[in-house]
Amino acid sequence: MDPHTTGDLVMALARRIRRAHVEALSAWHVTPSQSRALRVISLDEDGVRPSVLAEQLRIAPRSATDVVDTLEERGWVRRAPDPTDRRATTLSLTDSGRELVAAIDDVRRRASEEVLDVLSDAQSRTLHEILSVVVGEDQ
Amino acid sequence: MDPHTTGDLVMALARRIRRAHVEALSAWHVTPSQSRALRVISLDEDGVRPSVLAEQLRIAPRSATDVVDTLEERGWVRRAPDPTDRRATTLSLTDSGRELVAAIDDVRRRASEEVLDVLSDAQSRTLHEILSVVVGEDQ
DNA sequence: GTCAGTAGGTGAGGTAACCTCACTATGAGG
DNA sequence: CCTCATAGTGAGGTTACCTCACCTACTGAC
Repeated sequence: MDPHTTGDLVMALARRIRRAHVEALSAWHVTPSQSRALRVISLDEDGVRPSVLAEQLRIAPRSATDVVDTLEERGWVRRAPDPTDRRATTLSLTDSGRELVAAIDDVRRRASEEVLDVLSDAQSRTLHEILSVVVGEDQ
Repeated sequence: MDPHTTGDLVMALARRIRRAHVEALSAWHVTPSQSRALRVISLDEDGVRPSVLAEQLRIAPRSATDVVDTLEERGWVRRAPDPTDRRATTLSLTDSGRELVAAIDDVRRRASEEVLDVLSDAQSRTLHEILSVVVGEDQ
């Protein structure tokens, strides 16, 4: 009676969450891919190399340049020369970028919660637990 | 200790499954968006209108034309005039398209299972159950 | 030291999968 | 039969990626 595999269900749920996120983020005019990049850059206060950003986002190094270009244009990210390697650049958030990341985080959290709201507390905990097992230790 | 919300975990798992699917499908040279379209078309043996396809895929009607173009080029889908409405077109799978859909279905199922393999049977069942609740009745 | 090879970043140009707008042909209701 | 709506598509644009070629700067072997 249930034609859906567990994989199907995960994907369906993910689509729903993504939709909720996109809708919630539309007010800030941030695309999902930009918000992913901002999140990566926000994780390391000491500055992130574009190449590392590319790796984290699983995109080609060249593509990271473009991502950073638009993030910089919008005033959320700053490029600075790496003092230890004159070829390299370090990326860090501006104040405005930090504010945005905080806001995004909050909004995303709320949007996810809304989608998962139909679950009881016990179900919620169980789901979280099981997902943690599948997703494993790598972030 | 756990910086990830349940929403984060769902998205992470979905990414992993998607990656497994894409990898598994690469042998057939089908993109995910093409396989989604094929699946929709396969659901109705009597033929699907491009406009319905667009709706199901949540893309603009105009974009469905392009999707169908490539599907037809590859020999998986056939356009035929709708006998009941001379403006309209009906889409149906060719034999080759039907084979492909069957193969895709199988491969996707296996790929998902592989990702979810770390779970015990009980956990698997519980996960499926809870996800069914969240995803709800609409397919 | 210097020279070969490698790593960091970017310019140029391409693609896939979307979009909107404008248009034609057909259908349906007053 | 005349107006308005609907089905599909041509033209042209956008976004987020890609590869290839290139320059600059570091690094290790000699």
